[in-house]
Amino acid sequence: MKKVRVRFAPSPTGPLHIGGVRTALYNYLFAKKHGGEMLLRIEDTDSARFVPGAEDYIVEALQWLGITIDEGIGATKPGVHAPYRQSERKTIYRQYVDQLLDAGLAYIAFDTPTELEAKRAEIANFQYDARTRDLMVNSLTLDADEVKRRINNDEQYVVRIKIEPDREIKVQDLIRGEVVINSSVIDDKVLFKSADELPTYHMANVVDDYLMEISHVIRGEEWLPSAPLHVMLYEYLGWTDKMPQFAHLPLLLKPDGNGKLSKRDGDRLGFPVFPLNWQDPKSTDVFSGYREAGYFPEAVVNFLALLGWNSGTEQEIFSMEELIDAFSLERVSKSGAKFDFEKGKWFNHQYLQLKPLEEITDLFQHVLVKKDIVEDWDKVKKIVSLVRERANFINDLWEQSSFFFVAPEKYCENAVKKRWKPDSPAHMLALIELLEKADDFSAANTEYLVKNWIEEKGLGMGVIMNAFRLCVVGESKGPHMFDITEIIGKEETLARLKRAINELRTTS
RNA sequence: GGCCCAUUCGUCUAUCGGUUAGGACGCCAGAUUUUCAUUCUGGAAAGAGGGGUUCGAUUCCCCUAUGGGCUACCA
Repeated sequence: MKKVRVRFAPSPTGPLHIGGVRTALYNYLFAKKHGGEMLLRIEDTDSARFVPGAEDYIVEALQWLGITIDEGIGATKPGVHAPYRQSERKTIYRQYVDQLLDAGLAYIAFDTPTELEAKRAEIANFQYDARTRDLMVNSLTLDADEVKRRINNDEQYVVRIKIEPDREIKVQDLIRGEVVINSSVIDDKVLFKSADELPTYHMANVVDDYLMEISHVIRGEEWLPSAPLHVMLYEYLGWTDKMPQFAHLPLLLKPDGNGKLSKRDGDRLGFPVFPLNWQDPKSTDVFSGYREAGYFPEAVVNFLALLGWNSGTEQEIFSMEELIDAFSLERVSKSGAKFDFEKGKWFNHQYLQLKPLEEITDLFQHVLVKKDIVEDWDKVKKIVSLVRERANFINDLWEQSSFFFVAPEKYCENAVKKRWKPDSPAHMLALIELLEKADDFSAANTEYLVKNWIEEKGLGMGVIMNAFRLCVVGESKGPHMFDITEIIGKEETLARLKRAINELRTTS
């Protein structure tokens, strides 16, 4: 079997969309599964849509996600098929365009965009093809000298493929099976434009995939309609036996309503659709990314992998290695998947629990540093171990544990209403008295002392503990009280109790 | 409009002719608990419609409907 070589070929027109990330991921998984290589090629044949920074963004995003590139842009080794930016491959394409021209399989057309627009307005369902090309201004209708004269005159032209009508073109798709299309519905697509001497996507794509020895083209479903054109191009160029196998992936759809997931959906619905933050260089609009939103790359990868693919088992948590091992194109679904952000959160929650406590502690330390909180690492680790199961993101840890680091400044109104009773001040005063005598402030000992005291005095567990919590935490949340008091210590616990009694007396 | 692809709980999906149609997210309820959360248990929730083929269709075929994609000198 031919060596597996796949490519991810985005165009640098903006940040890499999460759908594009999934395409890259599936390419990567497929390549690694079969001991193959993945290369990154930049399809920048549309100079007008080029966006500075987009290429670096793509490379950085893939790196963050752990999708490593074996060859091409962003790869560690240079690679024998360089260059990997299509704009730098101009001279390569020209010879194949000429080959097609010489063979009479393509022709030169001089119709300007405005002329074409006029034609479209004039003729319903106008298509530049076998039925209409004789009506147009091209090397089929003009004589050779005139064509030469126009070119020498620097007149702009394009090269169009000459599609032979009424042929059944078959595309074998690894996900969808055989797709048959009649060539009459394909138009004479532009292959090359003289204006920038660059091919269009279709030509560049086929030539590069051939030259770069690509074995499998795994791309989004939006390319399925043009796949027959590509098949025909392989045939015209005499490369049918070297043609890669195709797999067209289902699209990622908007979570609400209809249509495919788009750039603006993310911030409209309150979740990222990009891997990394991105600031548009022109509009300076900022789009949020998964990395900055606090996602683990593993969670994003896991989540994305399961959007359109499943292993056939009930396993849902997969490391990259497990994904590689389990992946197959046969198990990719055919229909589009609505993007379910809630499930994405759940994946992150899972990884937050699964990761080593030390790693989470390190990450949380960064958050603390930003808040100018300097705390002993082991103490932070202990706190993280107490609260992490209640968090989805590293940043949630702060919400869940801020009271370990700073005393409450105010007391939650609802909690006060519910937990602060008329005799609460007296209870808390007595509790202070009790705790002041405690030499050992470990959770075990304080719990023993307090529970005994509650029992002796015949006080309710809930009455005391809830008020106690309100004083120490400021609201109705947090881990077990005695775990909290052990960590913040005797002095702080007593101080918080005293302060709360004062504050709550005046407010209530 | 034309062409192509698709269609199982709200969402992601399992099922490759015979199942009480399974799981997960979310939702609801109960249990646990000193609070909140977690956790655990339970629950509601699906084969778009119509024809065939077959002893038997969610599964195969056709039609309709719906959704999506493409229809550029964009990728």
